Amino acid sequence: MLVKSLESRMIIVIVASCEVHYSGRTGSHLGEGERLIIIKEDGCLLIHRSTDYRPVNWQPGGGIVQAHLSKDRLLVRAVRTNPLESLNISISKIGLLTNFRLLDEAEFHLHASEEDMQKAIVLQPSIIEAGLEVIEYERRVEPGFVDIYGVDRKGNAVVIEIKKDPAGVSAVKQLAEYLKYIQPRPGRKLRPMIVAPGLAKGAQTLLSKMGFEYKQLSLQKCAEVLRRQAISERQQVLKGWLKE
Amino acid sequence: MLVKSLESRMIIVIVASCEVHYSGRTGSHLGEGERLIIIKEDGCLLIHRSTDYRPVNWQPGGGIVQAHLSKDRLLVRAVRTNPLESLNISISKIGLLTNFRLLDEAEFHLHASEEDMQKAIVLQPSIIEAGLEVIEYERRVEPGFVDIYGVDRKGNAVVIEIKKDPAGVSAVKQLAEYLKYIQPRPGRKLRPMIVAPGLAKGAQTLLSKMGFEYKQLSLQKCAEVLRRQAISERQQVLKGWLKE
DNA sequence: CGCTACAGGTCGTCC
DNA sequence: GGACGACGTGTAGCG
Repeated sequence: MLVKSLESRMIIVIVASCEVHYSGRTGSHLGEGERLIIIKEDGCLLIHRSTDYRPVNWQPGGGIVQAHLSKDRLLVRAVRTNPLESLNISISKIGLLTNFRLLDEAEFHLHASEEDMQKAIVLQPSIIEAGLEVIEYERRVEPGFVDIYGVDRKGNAVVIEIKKDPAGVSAVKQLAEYLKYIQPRPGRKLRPMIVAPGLAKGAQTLLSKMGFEYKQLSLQKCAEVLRRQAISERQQVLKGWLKE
Repeated sequence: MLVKSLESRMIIVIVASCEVHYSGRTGSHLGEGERLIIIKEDGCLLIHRSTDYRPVNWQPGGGIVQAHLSKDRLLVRAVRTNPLESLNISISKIGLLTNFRLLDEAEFHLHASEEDMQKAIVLQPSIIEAGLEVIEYERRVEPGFVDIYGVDRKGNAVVIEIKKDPAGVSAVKQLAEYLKYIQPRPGRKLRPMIVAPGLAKGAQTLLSKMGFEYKQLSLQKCAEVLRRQAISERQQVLKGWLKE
């Protein structure tokens, strides 16, 4: 019956006493005990204990999930390649076994990420500084990507590293890394800048030492800019409709 | 009834059509749809959709979970402080609601972590190189911790950075960072060394350029060393018993 | 497929 | 409480 559920790609929820072995990048063992086991439509598998919001063992979707009986135990095996990992559950007693489908067409939207900060700056560079122009973003340099590359009012190059959380020492170092591979045009200054909602402890000191700038920018402010943009876009659409 | 379950700190599993709002460090919205909701004994909360092994929304344990009716909808709210975040679920229709306890006393054991590699080297430094002696581990230096600090046969200082995954450029840089704050005794060499099961692409080049050494060491090998150690420890205990 | 940086990352640990 | 690094981190994006 469980096999059928697996084939039909329904969600399966099991409460059972089981033992769990994981083997792959490392390995783990969990002795006999009662757990909540969930197998979802994409073949992912979760094993939850009575506490902790994260599963004690799991397997991402995309792999193979099989179930078969062996003597008096039900064996469930979930294998994935890349990396090669296998999860083996040996179930001795099932307390609850139910399966179902979920009708769920809704969109999930997460607001205010670092990407949103970047978008906001690209849309309206003046939130950083009057006269700033964005030339490029996600610019590839040797060690990684420069978040924003722009030019200020005086023609100086501005190199921005964005952090959505208070910027720490590592952020400053990251920016310093990038700078090694960027040279301004002759006669122009290079202005390295951290943009973040705040600064962590050591960052201020290092920042000054390196001669970098810091511009405080909150996620809220960015969200506002994006909201305004969304509104004006809608207005554009409306105007388009009216013209027809 | 749900309130009772919450009070009794049982695990609650709900299949229901709901809408979800999260607000805290950032925010999210998920429109109406059917989901699997789990509330565990420690007050953590998970909302799962039909795919993906990770929850679409969640709340770690330790916070407050409340439920109450408002018109024709059941509202569930999970709040935590530090950081202040709240998760609000508005349930319109319940398909399944069940609660239970899990009897689970078993120990969970995860083998072969970076810590295990460190332990193995401390126990048996010869797996790195004959004559190596470990002086210190987790030695504090300015930017962090040196995994292993030792002395080789000739009295040279050996500084080891361990990685359980193939070491990348960042690992080499991390080691380089630490070196700035370590000086060998006069007349002695300093031998920076990466110990890892493999090397990522750019790492080899940088390694050579910096003049660092690399010693290949697999998790398996470390596990063996630790296993042997465990066995010999047990034998010590046995010997102790016999003596009594 | 490997490399890089982000994530509501989370989590332990030490200052 | 802040800072730092490890995690079976996972994941997306690009070369």
